[in-house]
Amino acid sequence: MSPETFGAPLSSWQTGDVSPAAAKSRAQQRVAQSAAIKEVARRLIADKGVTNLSLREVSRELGMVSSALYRYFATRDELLTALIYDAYNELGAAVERAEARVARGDTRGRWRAACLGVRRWARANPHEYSLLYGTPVPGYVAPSVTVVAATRVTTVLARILSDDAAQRRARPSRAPTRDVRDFLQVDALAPTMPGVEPAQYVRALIAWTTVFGAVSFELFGHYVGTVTNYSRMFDAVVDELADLVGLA
Amino acid sequence: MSPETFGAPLSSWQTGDVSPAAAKSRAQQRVAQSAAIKEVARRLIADKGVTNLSLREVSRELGMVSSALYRYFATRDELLTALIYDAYNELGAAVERAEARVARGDTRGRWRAACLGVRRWARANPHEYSLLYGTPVPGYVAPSVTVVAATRVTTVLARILSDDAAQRRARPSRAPTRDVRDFLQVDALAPTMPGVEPAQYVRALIAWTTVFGAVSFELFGHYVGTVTNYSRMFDAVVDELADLVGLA
DNA sequence: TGTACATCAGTGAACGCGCGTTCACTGATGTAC
DNA sequence: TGTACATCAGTGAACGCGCGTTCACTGATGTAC
Repeated sequence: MSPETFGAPLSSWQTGDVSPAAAKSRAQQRVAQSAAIKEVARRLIADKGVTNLSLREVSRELGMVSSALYRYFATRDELLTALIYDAYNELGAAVERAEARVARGDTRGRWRAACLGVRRWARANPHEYSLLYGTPVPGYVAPSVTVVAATRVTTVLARILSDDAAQRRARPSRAPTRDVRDFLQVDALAPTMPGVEPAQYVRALIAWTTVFGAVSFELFGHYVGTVTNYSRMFDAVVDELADLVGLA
Repeated sequence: MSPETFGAPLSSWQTGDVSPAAAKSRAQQRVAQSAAIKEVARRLIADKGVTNLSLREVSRELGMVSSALYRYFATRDELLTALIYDAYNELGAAVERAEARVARGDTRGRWRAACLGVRRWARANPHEYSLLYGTPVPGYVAPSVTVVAATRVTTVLARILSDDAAQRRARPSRAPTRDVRDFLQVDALAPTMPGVEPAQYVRALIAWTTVFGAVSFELFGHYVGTVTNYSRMFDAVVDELADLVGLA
């Protein structure tokens, strides 16, 4: 690799790129290196969990000195934040893609696709899923930027309920009337699912919670001895939840 | 307790009693010291999470040398196992106690009490809850003894459903007929909730999953921006779940 | 276009730290006769 | 009841390790004139 034949302590191989002699600008290099760091860190997390992620190991893998990482991330927590942010967005994008494949009118199909999307991504990236939905790293406080990224999935789910309500293909069984204003942030929720009655919010919340709860239980081993076929079980749960929230 | 006045350099203090200048037998000392180690470890976990639990710190707190711990726990994982085992049993006992306070005929009340018991214990012991229901420690494999302890809570929940079915005070809305034998360990589940039709198992599973899912979401911060009053929200969820599984 | 200067990615050494686990030992407690 | 011996909780030193972060530096890349 990089035969550096003569004379030229040049830059074509510094780019890590295969394109011929493509020298990159500093700005580009910076972005590329930053991405490379995150990629390695992600792989290490996938291997051994967040707890065991160390900056020194990342730098070793990249063939650079550990202090060099500090040009990109001021601290371990900052790198962690970037990874969490990326992971939320990856999960969100995966779910959006899965849901988008289903015809708009088929709200139950969209619901299924979205939920299965969550589970599929989680199983493909268990440690990253844990990073998002497992025990929070002690002492780590999620900056608000990650909180926003975290809403992508819920936005998809909320829109499905909303579209279904608009189509009125079926109506949910009467939800008990409860003043959800007492305990839910109705002003924040209402715009994300127009047309859904607040009385239905509790069921929506249960559905959302169960989807992630079931994935977590599966991944963390709490269904051992209870469930024999996780895929079929998840399908059944998702279907039952669709009934609960009254999807067509 | 057991005053055995004189002559006996023996068993008066064997009772585990706080009697003055009670020299303890080796066996007792061993049990006491073992308990002291676990207690300190538990406190340290409560302070800073499992990840940061170190044998050296435990020994420091106890005023002994770190190698002394190895007389009691052969390895860090062994101590962890003991803590997990104890935590499952504490949670189980707490839930059993809460549920036992309600009149047997009031199955919905018992359901509420049990679920609230889970949440109360989790909020009082968040790091221990995480130890049980958060991200598994990477590389750590739970021995079967902890698996058994883990079933105490589910046993309580299952019995409530079973008792309710026996009383037939209400019957659940028709569950979709599904062959749950395809994906659930029916042979293991049936004995824990006699009288409940297998078709209802999926709903029972959802209820169980949601209880822990909601507690985890609350503790891990996923309801931030959605829920304003967690207690009331949990009450509503528990009630809705009671409806789902068809409790009176 | 060429030169002088500023920027900044990456280096290498160091600081100060804590960790789990092993091992040969001491001395008090328990047991067999 | 007294003595000899075995058990075993706790000691202290050591092994070998990895970690996050700082700091003064070098040398290539980019910029202003």
